[in-house]
Amino acid sequence: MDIQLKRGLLDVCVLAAIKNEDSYGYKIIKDVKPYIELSESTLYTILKRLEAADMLSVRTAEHGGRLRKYYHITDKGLRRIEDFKDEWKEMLSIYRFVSKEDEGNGQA
Amino acid sequence: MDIQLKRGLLDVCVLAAIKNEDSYGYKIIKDVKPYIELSESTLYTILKRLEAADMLSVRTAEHGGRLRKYYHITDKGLRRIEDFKDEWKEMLSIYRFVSKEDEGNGQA
DNA sequence: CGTTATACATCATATCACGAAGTATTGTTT
DNA sequence: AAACAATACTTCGTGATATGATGTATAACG
Repeated sequence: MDIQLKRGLLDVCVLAAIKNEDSYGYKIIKDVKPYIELSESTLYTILKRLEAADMLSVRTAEHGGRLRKYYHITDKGLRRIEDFKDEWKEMLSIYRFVSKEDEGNGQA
Repeated sequence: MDIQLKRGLLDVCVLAAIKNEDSYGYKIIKDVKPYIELSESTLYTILKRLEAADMLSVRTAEHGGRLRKYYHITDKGLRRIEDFKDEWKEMLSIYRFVSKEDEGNGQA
């Protein structure tokens, strides 16, 4: 997928991946990859950004002797998802505009 | 609309605006604005980029004593629109992933 | 003549995805 | 145990790009 197109989608994808239950970096990547490709460096950048924006909170927990950072979605994060649904409507109208065929001179 | 989301849409919107007939800067802005907000500086940046990418060609013509630059879509530009339609399918699946409700514990 | 609309151009700034490279621990295979 | 893969997170530099601010120039309008 076009990288510019991804820019608006990655954040909400990550939020969606932790919406139903807290998750951590490695798992988020696996859950999101079927829908959109993202690398580790990208993911962790996004997580930091979303944390700074108060859209998720972090908790460190031990698991199998190793530390994991579990991410939990906040109210603001949930609202971001709802906003995206609204934006989707705008995108739909854009899609129609872009994919509309020329119906210029009707009868050939 | 979220600025990151716009990034992937603006190029194709501009291409769509000249798809059916050649157009020029000021008119493109007016045609696209009902669907997505864009300023002059943004538009002319995009036009330059699309020209460099061979997605449109430019012709300067006089109109009412002033010069206008008319933009014409190329085959490559048309292909970009078709590619966008394919990407739309991916975006649809992403939308479903993001807006999917938790159906975790079925019967409450 | 002053103001507005038309028309195009340039620059600096901030945001962001991503590859590359690194650190560290836990299996797993040889 | 040595080697390697998988898990898990981090940092850095780079390139792409939307946008406001600013500038130039002409036509139309009052």
